[in-house]
Amino acid sequence: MSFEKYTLKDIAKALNLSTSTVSRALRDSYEISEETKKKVLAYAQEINFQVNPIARSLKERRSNTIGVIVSEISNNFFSQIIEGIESIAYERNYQVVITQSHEIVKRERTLVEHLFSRSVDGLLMTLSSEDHEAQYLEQLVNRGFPIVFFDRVPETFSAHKVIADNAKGGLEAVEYLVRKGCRKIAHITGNHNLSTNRERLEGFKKGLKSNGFPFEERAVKYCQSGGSNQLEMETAILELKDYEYDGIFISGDRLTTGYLQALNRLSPHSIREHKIVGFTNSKVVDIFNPAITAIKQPAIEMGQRAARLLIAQIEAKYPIEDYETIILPIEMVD
Amino acid sequence: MSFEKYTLKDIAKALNLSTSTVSRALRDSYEISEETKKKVLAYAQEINFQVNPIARSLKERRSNTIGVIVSEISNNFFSQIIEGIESIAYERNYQVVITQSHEIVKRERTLVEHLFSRSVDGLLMTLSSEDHEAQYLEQLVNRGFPIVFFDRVPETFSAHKVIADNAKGGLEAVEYLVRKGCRKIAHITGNHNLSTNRERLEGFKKGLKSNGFPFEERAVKYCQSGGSNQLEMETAILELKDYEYDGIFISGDRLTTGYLQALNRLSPHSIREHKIVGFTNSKVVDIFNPAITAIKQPAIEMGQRAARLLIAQIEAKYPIEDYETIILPIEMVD
DNA sequence: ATGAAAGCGCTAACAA
DNA sequence: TTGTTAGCGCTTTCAT
Repeated sequence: MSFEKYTLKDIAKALNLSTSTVSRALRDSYEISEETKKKVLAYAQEINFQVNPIARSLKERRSNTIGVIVSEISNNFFSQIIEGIESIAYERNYQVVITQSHEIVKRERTLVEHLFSRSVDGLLMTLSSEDHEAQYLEQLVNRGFPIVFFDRVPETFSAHKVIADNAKGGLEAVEYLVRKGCRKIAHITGNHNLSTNRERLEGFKKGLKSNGFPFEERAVKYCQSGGSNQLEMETAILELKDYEYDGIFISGDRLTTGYLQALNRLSPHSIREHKIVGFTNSKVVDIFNPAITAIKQPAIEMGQRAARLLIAQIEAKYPIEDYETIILPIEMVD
Repeated sequence: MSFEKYTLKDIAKALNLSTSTVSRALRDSYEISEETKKKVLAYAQEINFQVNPIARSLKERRSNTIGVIVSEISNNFFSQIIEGIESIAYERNYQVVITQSHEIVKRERTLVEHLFSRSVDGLLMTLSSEDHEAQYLEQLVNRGFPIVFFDRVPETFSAHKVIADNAKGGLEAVEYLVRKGCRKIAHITGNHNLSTNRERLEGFKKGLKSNGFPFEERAVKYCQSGGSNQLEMETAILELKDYEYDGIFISGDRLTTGYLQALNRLSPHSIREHKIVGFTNSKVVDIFNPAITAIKQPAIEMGQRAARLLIAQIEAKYPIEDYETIILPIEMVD
């Protein structure tokens, strides 16, 4: 293998052709003789020629790169999404540029501007949990810049969106708990700026209703920090204790593990025995203590679908007229 | 915020200057008057001008992009490393392009060639576990292309390397187990093409020796698939059973969780009670069942150090004469 | 079917 | 201090 960086000019010189002819041969243009094409291709192969993607990008005004914004890369769920994105990008010959917003709106915006100006061809993103009006995103979308939102999506404007069936997750959680004999079901949720948490709460309420249970506000605890704040979680649990719940539904990945951690820190037996159902994409729920029932989102598929949707838009000949919202089924793992 | 893409030419025209003057003003060149500079900067600000990084890259022959190759993005440890890399890249104004080798040498090589030809300015990578001679990598390194290896590093040639103190991890695992009263200590390890696994085994042996225990080959099980293969792990455990170990040291992240999963699947009480120490970067070891002692690698720091080293080399005026190997301390979490 | 030449947006050597 | 110009490597229009 050679690591020389050859240019079209090098090939042209070697074969006594013009760069345009070489370019045409390499791009399999119709206006080229079989013979010349073969000669060029053979030589290119021989020296392991690779076009300079930067020069091509400058010329073509596209970079074959897609930008990704998540809140934290090292979050289970997001890293699985990225895995899905990367798999599609790889086969479609796109590069993936990863960034993290750390749940900070301002940084998110900087990243969007940066990636946009960096000439990514499109953006895959999930919103940060900080409160924000996403008008600048709406503008971008409306101007035809390809963006696909996943997981936490904007609700005030239309755009391509890929989400899990969050409401159904909440609903099924309750049904499951009821089936297991629970009669007082609590709920821990995160920041309600996020579509996901709101939808899951809706499902939760619906589940209670359809099973003839009343919805009680005191059965719900809101952990704004999403489970990463120990104190917040412990407080929530202690406050919830009086409710004497025998089942609980937890709305997010970090919330679920944070709940279990807090439970282990507090004397476990001071709390009434109860069943736990929680959203989590951990690959090791089966070794969690206490045991829980997991609601899994098809994270890899979510990344793949989002990536496909994005690439389709990037490569589309005509502007999008209808935005798509893909809702993927969740899965309960016992 | 405006999303128009302005060019230097636009600014030049608006201010009645030449593009070079504008360029110089924007780059804070010394050969420019304060006045003009201010004028240009003010206008650029006003229209939210961003240079076209692709054009700049073409001109400067560098892309401000670094490529990253890991085996799986969604692996705890690697996603934490990526988090570290991203944090440094962000502050140093580099883009990060993420790819995964899926432990396949051939794909790894394709990725290297691809990223190299894609004009990344440097590469951060960990070797895939498949057996391979990394000659092509050696060539690249020797030709001065900036590559920093982390975690699983090549041993046949010198290059920048950032690793954890794997041997010490093995050593401390044994010391810990002995301190806890264990007298028969087993070991589960992964693919021995990987430097990490070999080093940890060495530490294990050293620990036994310094405590006056003999090293017995039958106390060690080799799981080639690194813990992702259930059957392999279960077989290992069953074979190990006769050894009647009262302590075990496990060499990797997936191996550790895989071990716990297998333990839970097999009837847990059919196996003699024992203490477990394992390498893992899971953030939720404290809810694992059975309880274990974790050996953590400073993954985020590893990513940061590797990224810094790489960027230093990329931006260095002179070729590297001495390659650095950074060994980071591990941490035991009880 | 092939070549010459312009131009994508930027930087920098050279001229003024 | 500022402007003119060439050129990074590629694609493509226009000539031949």
